Amino acid sequence: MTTTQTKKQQIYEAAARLFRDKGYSATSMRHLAEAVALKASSLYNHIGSKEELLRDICFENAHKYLSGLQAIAMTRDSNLDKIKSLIDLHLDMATEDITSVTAFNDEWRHLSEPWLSDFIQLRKDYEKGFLEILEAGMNAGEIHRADAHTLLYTILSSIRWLYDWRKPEKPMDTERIKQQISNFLVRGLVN
Amino acid sequence: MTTTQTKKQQIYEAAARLFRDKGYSATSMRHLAEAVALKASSLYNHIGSKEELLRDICFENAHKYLSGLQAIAMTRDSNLDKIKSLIDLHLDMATEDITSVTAFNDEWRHLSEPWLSDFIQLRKDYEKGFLEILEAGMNAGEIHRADAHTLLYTILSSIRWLYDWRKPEKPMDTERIKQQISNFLVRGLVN
DNA sequence: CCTACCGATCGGTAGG
DNA sequence: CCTACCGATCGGTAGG
Repeated sequence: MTTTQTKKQQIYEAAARLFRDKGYSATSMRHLAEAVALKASSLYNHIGSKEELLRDICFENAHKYLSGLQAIAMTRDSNLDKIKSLIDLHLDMATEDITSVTAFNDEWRHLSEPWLSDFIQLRKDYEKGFLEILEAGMNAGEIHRADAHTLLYTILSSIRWLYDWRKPEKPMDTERIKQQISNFLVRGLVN
Repeated sequence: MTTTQTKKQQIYEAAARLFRDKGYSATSMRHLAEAVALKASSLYNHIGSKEELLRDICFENAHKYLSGLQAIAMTRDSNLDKIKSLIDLHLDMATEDITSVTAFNDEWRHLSEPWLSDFIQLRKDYEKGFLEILEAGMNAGEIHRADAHTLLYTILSSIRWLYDWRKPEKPMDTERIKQQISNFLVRGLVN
């Protein structure tokens, strides 16, 4: 039982890494099996299908981002502080969860219906919440007035390189780099 | 003769679009053939292989970025103005060339050796030139002091969303959005 | 530019 | 968890 659990987790982690490094389509079940010291057919004792792996990874990350957003939105912080918290959320996700950036930004495209539509809806919900905070910040004069969509996508994209840069052997630098990215973006936003 | 030229161009443009939308691995030669109203085998009268398509697209873009960088580096502009020009280069490439962003950032991973190493070298050359300008700008007090690699990757990534956002039916907005992205990034950089 | 076809590999199943 | 195997699809070639 614990062995099964562990093996399933191993498969998910190996899949996450392969999807990130090679992309979903270029990752084969035989390659994934090799990564966890199994034959391809044995994977199906632990998982349902290749797409189920992608699906679980995409929706887990989507819900993490959404619950993070909701927690930030309901605080009594200033809009600028909320935006700082959202930037930190993305920086933390990018450095802590190996899959969050590519799953949320790219690989979800390979989902099939009806999950594709479900995921796009979750992503739109997330963007809507983020946009509302950006617009409230502009109306309050806390941040520079600009097209909120442009700011949103620029912020989200700007963090996308972190996932494949991060050197595991230099964990000490991670906090400094996150701080510098945050400073850069916040300086660009404030009025 | 002109027909052959045109068909080859059609194939490259369709391939570029498919690689961008679905990724290199998920794009099949049969699907590409369908996009240009041909059978898969007929593609090979115009092109050498699937990887040749990717290779040409990747290296053409790499050389465009490098020659753009070299032209900017040899001007007598301030370092900040050079950085602004580099940002404009990326914004122009993202909105004018359908493939530049994904090829330069993602799909090159699917190249095989020796071209993979060649491409990585070109990319490193580009990064080196960009980094030198960023560091000169810091030393001259023109831009805020920070880790130059962090600034570089954040700038490059921040433009990555433009390629799949751009609505062809709203070309008028493109210039305004490019301007706003540039302003956002420059405000984050200046001292 | 097509039909016909190649060997390789794909995701996944049967059966033990 | 494995061996053996399935039909489908892959990139690409032969031959006309």
